Order: sequence, then C-alpha cells, then structure tokens
Amino acid sequence: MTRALEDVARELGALLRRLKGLHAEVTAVADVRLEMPALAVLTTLELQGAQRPSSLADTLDLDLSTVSRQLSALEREGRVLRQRDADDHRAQIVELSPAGRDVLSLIRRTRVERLSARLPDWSEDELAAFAGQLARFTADISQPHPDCPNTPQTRPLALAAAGQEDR
Amino acid sequence: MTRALEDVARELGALLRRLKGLHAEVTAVADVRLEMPALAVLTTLELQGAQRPSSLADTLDLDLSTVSRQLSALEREGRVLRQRDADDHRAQIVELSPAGRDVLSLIRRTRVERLSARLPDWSEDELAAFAGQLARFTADISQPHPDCPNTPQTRPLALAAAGQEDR
DNA sequence: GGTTAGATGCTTGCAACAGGCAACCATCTC
DNA sequence: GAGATGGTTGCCTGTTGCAAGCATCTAACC
Repeated sequence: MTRALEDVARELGALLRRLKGLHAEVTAVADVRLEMPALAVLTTLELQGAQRPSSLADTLDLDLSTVSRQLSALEREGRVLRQRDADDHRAQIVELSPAGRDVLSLIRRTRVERLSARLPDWSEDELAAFAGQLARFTADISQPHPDCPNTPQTRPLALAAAGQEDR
Repeated sequence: MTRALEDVARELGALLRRLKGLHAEVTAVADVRLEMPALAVLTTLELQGAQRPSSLADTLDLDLSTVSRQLSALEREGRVLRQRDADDHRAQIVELSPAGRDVLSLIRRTRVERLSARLPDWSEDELAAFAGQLARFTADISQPHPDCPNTPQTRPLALAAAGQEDR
C-alpha cells in the first residue's frame, strides 16, 4: 500500500496549496475579511454549538492562546458572543452571533458558487462520495499512532454532522 | 450539488488542520527540521526536475521573494544546489542535492509509516482511488473561474507525475 | 467552617517565522 | 541606451506556540 499512500500524501500537499488560494478568492469575492483560522472557529461553533475556548482549541488542534486571540478578534467584529460560564467563573462560553451566522452563510454560498463553476464534470453523487472519503480519511489519520500515542489527541470535527441548514 | 459541495468544503477544512499536525509529527519522528513550505519546494523539484526560482514560485503559488528566502535556507542546509543559468546569467537553476533527496526519501518513508498504521482498513485500491479523486479535484479547482479569470493562474503540480522512485 | 495547595481556564508577553510589496541590482532584448 | 526580466533584500503585517501570569475552582487539612 506504499505506492498508493505516497500518491495520497503528495496529492494532499498539492491540494493544501490550492485551498489557500481558494479561500483568498472566496473572501475577496464575498468582500469579507475572514482568515482561515477564524473561519474554522466559526464553523466549529456552528457544527458543535456554543462551547468553551479550550474545547475549540482541542477540536481545532490549535494552541489555546491562538484560539483566545482569534476569539478576541471575532468578538470585536461582532461575530461571536462570549459570556462567563455561570457554573465555573473561570471559564466562558462562546457562541455564534447572528452576524457570525450571516458571514458563514455568505462564505458558504460564495464557496459553492466558485467551486461549482469549476467542477461541472462532478456529479452530485461523486461529490458526496468524495466528501465521504475525505471525512473517513481525516477521521482515521486523526487517531493516535499505535506505537507512541504522543500525538496530541484531537477530536474529529463532527464528521457526520449532517443537518446543518444554511442559516 | 450544493449540499455535497458544502460537505466537501467543510471536510477539506478539517483535513487541512489535521495535515499540519501530521507534518509536525512526521518531522519530529524522522528527527528532521523541515518546514512545510521548504518541503513543498523540495517535492516540486523532485517531481519537475531542476528549474528556476520563478518557476517554483509559479507552481507553488508563492511570491518569488518567499521562494528566494526558502531557497537560501535550503542551500545553506545543503539540500539544494543553485547555479547560474548558462544561457541567461540573470537566472539560476535550482536542483535537488543528494542530501535533499535523502531528506525527501526519509520524510516519505516516515509519512507512509505513520499513515499506514492509522489506515489499516483502507485497501490499496481504495487508497489509489482516493489519490485519483484528490488529483482530479485539485486539478479542477486550480482552473480559473469562468466569470472573472482574475485568479492567479497556477500550474498544477505534475498531477499524473507517476514513476517517481524512492531515491 | 475556614484555610491553603494544587489544578484548571484563560490571557498576555515574547520570539520565531512565513508572506507580500516595493525598491533595488544585474542582465538580457530590442 | 531604454525597457523588460530574474532575483534579492528591506520592511511590514499577521499567525503561531511557549511560558509566565491571573483568576477561579477543588480538595485536603486543621
């Protein structure tokens, strides 16, 4: 399985680079200023609901300090709401604001528009299958390595989280 | 095709984040100091052969200045060789050094090892098909958007570049 | 019950690094 | 020579992780 795996790894590298450009294009077209990590935060909040910063950091595999800064910016922009956890005053609960939902919706619409124009040859079924493969692959490689589980264990991002409406 | 596309886009985001962690793990296990952009440069050189910095920047969708700095570091580390282009003395030709090949080979072996342990349920055929889907998808989204081809056109990275031996 | 030691949640200071833009030098082409 | 082209460098912005710090909670002890 070595050869096929090498191919996958190489293609992932290529895809990685393209995705950055795609994000830049989408935010430019949508006329929204939203970096990729911030988008990841908003998406996670939408998929998993209100939660703590530490939980977000865990899910996103980012340092808590990074998440903290992202949240500060997002709060300043009015895209998330932060309130102290009533049960534990050390903690806080972060929640998507209506404006945050709007941004996500706009990004999603723009993204679909920009992508679909380039993927005329893909059928709905093919795309769905591809999404499934991606989800499965991501979930699998997120597992810790059998030998040394020194890998920072991170939770997969609601892979089968169906039922997310647009707005 | 909207729903499936949204799923693809979301899964890509999740995958993206995981890949960064994977790279960190691989370089740590292999005990190699090599950032992702530098790895991208080396991989491109291996796939496409010796070439100019500007060509690399084009392929990788990076500013020439960024590539220039990466190359300086890589040359300092002995992983690439730079020589003036005999035909055009303004330009230079960058080439993978033996040490560069070794590093790539080591990274690739480590990557396969770390990945395969986590993907026991994937058959060779499934992985090959997945790699194919990835390549097709990446190639398609690298096309300029029909409406406004303002997208910086970048060459796909030798998608069908088969026949790359391990060393 | 009150007090204190350690754990936990988060924020901030710091340093490292990638990236783009613009200015610059060398060289080529016309 | 004038302008175009290939690269390098200076400058600035932005993101990131680590470590230190602050507030709060938990639990053990008196």
